[in-house]
Amino acid sequence: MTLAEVAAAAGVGESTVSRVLRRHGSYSGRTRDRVIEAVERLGYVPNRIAGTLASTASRLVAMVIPSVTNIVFTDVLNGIGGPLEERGYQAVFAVTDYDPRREESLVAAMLAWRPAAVILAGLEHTEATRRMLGAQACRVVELLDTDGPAIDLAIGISNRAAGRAGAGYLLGRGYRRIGYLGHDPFRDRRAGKRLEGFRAALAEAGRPPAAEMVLEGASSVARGREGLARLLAGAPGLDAVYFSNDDMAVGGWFHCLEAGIAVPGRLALFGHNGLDIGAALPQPLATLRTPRDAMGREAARLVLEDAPAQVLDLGFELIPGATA
Amino acid sequence: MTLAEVAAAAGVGESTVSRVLRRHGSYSGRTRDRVIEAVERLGYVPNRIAGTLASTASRLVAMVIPSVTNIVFTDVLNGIGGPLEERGYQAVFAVTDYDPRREESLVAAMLAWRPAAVILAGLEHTEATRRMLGAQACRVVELLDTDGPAIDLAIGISNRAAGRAGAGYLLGRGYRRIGYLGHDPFRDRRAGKRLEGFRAALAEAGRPPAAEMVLEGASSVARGREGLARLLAGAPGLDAVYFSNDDMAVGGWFHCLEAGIAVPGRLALFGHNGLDIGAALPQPLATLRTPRDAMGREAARLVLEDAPAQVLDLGFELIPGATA
DNA sequence: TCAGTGGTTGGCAGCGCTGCCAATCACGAT
DNA sequence: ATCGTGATTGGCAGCGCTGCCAACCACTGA
Repeated sequence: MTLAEVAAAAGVGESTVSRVLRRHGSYSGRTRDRVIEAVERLGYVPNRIAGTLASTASRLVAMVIPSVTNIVFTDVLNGIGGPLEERGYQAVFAVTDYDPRREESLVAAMLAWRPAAVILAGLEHTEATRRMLGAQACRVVELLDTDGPAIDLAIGISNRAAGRAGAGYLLGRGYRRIGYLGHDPFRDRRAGKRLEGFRAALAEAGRPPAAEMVLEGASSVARGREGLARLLAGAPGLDAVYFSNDDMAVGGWFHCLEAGIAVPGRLALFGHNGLDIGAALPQPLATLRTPRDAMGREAARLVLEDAPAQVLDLGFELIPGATA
Repeated sequence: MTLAEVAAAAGVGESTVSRVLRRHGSYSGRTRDRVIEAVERLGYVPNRIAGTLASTASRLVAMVIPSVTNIVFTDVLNGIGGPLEERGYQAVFAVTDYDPRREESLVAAMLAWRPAAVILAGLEHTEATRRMLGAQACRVVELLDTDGPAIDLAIGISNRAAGRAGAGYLLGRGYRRIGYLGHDPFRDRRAGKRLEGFRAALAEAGRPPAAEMVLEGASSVARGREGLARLLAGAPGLDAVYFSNDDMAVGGWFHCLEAGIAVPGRLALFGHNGLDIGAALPQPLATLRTPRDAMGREAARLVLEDAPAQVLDLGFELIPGATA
């Protein structure tokens, strides 16, 4: 079923059908009705592959994200999706699993679809990835981080500032033996930058981290729970722990509950992200809310508006909660 | 930058470049090296829009799912993604927000890309959606539910059987005043079917639900927590609650913790899905694990193998846990 | 009557690639 | 030297649509 067949059935030319279907150019009401009637009668579905090729203007947006099961990325996807769909754009995505080399090959695969924009997480990419992206006539959005040079558009927060803010809050509340528990800071560079900010703030206050533990693999509630048990076994005197994110922190809270550790009396807990689960805990988690949905929406907006290259820091909000 | 330019630069014909890049047909090693060299020197990225149009065989798979922030769907996405990418397929997705009419228009938009397969959640769709899908030469996969007639391929579990299994387990453990707490069973038809199975099993045992509460909107930990408080206020004598899923059940567990309700001594809790968070609770949640990752992988496999139309029930596993 | 005007309409050349087919080549066999 | 064979290669017609341009159609005003 092609445009030409619809045109023949409606007794009009191909370009007329094309104009009617795209509501573009001029045509009479009578013509429009005949075309619509033929389209519905034949069950015609336009071929956007052909349309995109002919117009050489793609309405595809490629998203290359580290994980789909991490709510942080899906919140962003969610924010991007709406505005994009409204304007007739289609999202294509691929998952890197936090591997820069996989990201590189996925970006190459994505560019083959000639997307209007490519959306990535973070500012760290392989040299080849940056080169490919730079050579294409498409917008590039780097999300979730503003600590470093961007390729084109960057929208996020300063993770170093977030780490500093967490440390500052704990210091301000009087905690003095502060530990860190996190997941892999090399694969998740944003978590790594928070750790850097956290360390720097504590060092400047003359109270460097009393203990640090970094676990391999992705963050999870289970890892946070087991990790805190091990961290405390090695450093029983801690009075506060800064976690790499809320998942880990919720796991930590579970450990305290199980081990009978009073929170925040004997141990304060601080997370990052401001997830719903943290707020739903019987003791709301002290954390830092990141505007993930807004990042997605802003990304979509800047791309659709064809805004000039820029770095947009959306900031974060400290949520005191009840655990610190 | 086009194929023709690369061909000119390498001093060979267009079809030769095409063959080399697709590793298809025959060409000499010397020719291959020259082509590869030219491709790399020029930074050529093939245009898959044109390739797909020319070959009339798309390697796009469309996924139309209710939500990206619900881990149930992203687990499935995750399972699908790997095998698909390996075979050079690309995933395109859109989010319905549990709205069948939105699903309809998104399916129409997706079909315009002439996907090799369309993947949907559940078996309930509008008449127009079914008609469109039936009229296209693409595979259709309906995921997460096997209770009803499928369009083409269906992969999932019987949600009615799951509801029955949950009820059966609670009855078997001696609970007699069993309540239900769930999210919207009409928008989430799978939750609705579990509720049906749950009710049926209890009714057959002569112990119909002692209380039922259905909350509007999506499931969440916070809703489970508040909902259980309200459910118990209206029916204080319950000795067990079956939740529409683990998120709700974890929220319920939080309420019990806060209200000092002994679990499972005074109140047993049972969820659905087998999420990590339930297993990481200090008391592992009694639940029913659904093979979401496997559903995704099987969906990809059947589509890639071009398997005949079928309904594949992957079954579930009852996790006794410690809350029931 | 005739040119001028603005709204409609159809024809057709691409968009960049693939698939088919015919041409060419290398090389051992005759 | 000639032929047959299979591997290698290039040319070119589409894939289904869009964008451009020219043609056409009332009408109007001079």
